[in-house]
Amino acid sequence: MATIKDVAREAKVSIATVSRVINQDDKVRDKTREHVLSVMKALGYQVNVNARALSTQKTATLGLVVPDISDPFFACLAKGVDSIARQHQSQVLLCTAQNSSDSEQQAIDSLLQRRCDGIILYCTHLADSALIDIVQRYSNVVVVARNIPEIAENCIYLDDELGGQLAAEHLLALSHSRFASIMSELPIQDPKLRLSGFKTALDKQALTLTEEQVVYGTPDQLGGEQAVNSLLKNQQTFTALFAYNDAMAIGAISALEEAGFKVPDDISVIGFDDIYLAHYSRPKLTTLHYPVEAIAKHAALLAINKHSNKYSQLDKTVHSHRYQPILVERQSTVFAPTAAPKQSLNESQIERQN
Amino acid sequence: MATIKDVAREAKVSIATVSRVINQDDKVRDKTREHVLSVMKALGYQVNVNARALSTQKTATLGLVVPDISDPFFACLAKGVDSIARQHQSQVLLCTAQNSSDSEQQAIDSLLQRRCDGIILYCTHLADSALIDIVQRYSNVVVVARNIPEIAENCIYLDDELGGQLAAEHLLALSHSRFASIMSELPIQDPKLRLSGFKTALDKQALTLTEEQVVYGTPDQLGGEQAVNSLLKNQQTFTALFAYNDAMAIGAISALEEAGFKVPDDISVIGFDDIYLAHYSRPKLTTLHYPVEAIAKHAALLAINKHSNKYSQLDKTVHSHRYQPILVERQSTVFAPTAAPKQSLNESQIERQN
DNA sequence: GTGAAAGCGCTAACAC
DNA sequence: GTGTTAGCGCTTTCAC
Repeated sequence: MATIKDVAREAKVSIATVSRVINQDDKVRDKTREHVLSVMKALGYQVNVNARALSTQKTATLGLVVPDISDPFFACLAKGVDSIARQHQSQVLLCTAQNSSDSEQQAIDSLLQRRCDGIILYCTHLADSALIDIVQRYSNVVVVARNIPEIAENCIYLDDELGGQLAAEHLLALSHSRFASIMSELPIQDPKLRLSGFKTALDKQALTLTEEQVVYGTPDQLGGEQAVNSLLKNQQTFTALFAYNDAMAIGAISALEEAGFKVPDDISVIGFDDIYLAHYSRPKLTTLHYPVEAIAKHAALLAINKHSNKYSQLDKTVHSHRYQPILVERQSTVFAPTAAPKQSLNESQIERQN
Repeated sequence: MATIKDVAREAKVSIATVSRVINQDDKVRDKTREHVLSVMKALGYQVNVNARALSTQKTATLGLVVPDISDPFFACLAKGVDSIARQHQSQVLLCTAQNSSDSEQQAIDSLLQRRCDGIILYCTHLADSALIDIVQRYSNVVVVARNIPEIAENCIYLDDELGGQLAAEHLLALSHSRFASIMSELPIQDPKLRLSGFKTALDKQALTLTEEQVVYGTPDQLGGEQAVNSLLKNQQTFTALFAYNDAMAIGAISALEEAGFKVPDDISVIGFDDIYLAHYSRPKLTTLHYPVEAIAKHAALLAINKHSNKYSQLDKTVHSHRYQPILVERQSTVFAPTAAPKQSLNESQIERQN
């Protein structure tokens, strides 16, 4: 591929002049510029941004680590980061990290090695301590979906506990009293927080969720199916199911129907995330909306700002680093089969106005 | 961030030695290596791969252009490319191109400017001529989902016409005789080919699809809903609907049910792509499987090989550049309401054995 | 306006 | 085994 030298030689000017043309420097005579431009076109010249990065120390690249890009939730995250990237004439460097802290660390390293202007991390395995280490060394790294006090400035996350609470309150308002839950087995806080929020709300009504009523699985459709089957095998009876995320919820519904239960008539199911699919699965999924695209954008902006040392405003005033989930009522949750519908309907309507 | 110089100074060796340690060159005394390694660790040194790329002329990067990464079809494509990238110790540079040939050209330029080892393109707007231009200049560019004779070596695509044909044959076997179709409005060949394949098969049975029975829309759920509504508004009556892709099919089903039709009892719907969602939407979607991940992997490999001038084997023998769609029967298509089920059932069973 | 030259961080001859 | 040095393609002073 043609280089700046080739262009300079062909145009009979110095490389400095070519560089000025490339960078729209105005102190180049119009005629010279046009000539250089035409040579560039003829040669199919494309500036080498890696070389440029070397001398400017800016790569116009945003690094992103996610477990799996084909998961709609992460695809949505990527979309948010991408939109900020384009706003800043940058590109997204995508790194998927298998299922281990090693692969996550590797992905992060490779992003650091590319000198991304900013790095956004969604890690499901890496320990807090490792993340603290990284962020303290490289301040342009932003951690999504984890709340680590030591690096609070670089964390953007959802209030998972609140999510669990809202889920429980919704089901309680529908008069449910026998619950079960299927949670992600991943070693991060999300499932624990969602569950603890759920239990807290149950507690207030003197209801409980025993260990046997919670089953863990992979946070995808298959995991949801398997978890439900294990729940059924253990003869758990319940009228309401709280799933870690929509994927598991959808898998769960599939397994429940397979087992002869009607959703939501026999069993109500509530998900988490509100991925696009939640709208188009049947029954439409009641779930907790996770503003993932907004979070992604915020994270990307934060990373860029950290890189150029513009802290202050954006970070602290525009939006807190903690986001809140919102209950989205659709069709997968209804009154508990044994409850008196009429009376409870009013309660539910009151609930909705909150 | 620390550079190779910093490490050399701190370790009291030359940068050449440090470079050797980085690149696992064996002619470094063990003691020296260990010392250098420890200094690197202490400094949190990360090699600058942009600088390396400058001197080696390899970036270990695969560029990918898609319209929208949050679309499951493209997310799947990205996954395929990513898996090949990791196999080659590379990363994926993701570029989303809005909805214009300008933005696509821009995306491609930015990838060229980063000197990606290979570039995979899924363009929905760029003209053939522009792609021919690009590929002829930069041979490591591979075009997915388009069949352009002038650059056949760099194109990997699906046999869309066959897909349309298979769809029609399936519906014909179910005794349908009144059809409609909703297609993508995008200026590429796919919709035209799928439609022409569909019509060809109809022709053989002396059946037709008039212009009024085909409506165009955006290739997503919303487009599917709108297209169906426009079909209904124009008083088209049909018992079978052929959708450009699964997203449109799912939107269509939503709109049909809204309008009081039962799918598949009143109207059968067949999609295209077989995205993950097809399994989990209700009714489960009958569709044509698009081996997008396989195509993505093939394209990525091809791009890498072109870059290192290893043509030959892989490209021509492992797999043809044309892939075939496969009919996946699920629950969104059944016998035409007016047909005699018993008799036709046998025909269908015969059909399935093909 | 334009050019010469130093330097960004690294690799790869080549010398010792 | 280890060090010196010339480049890779670009930007950016500093002269003129």
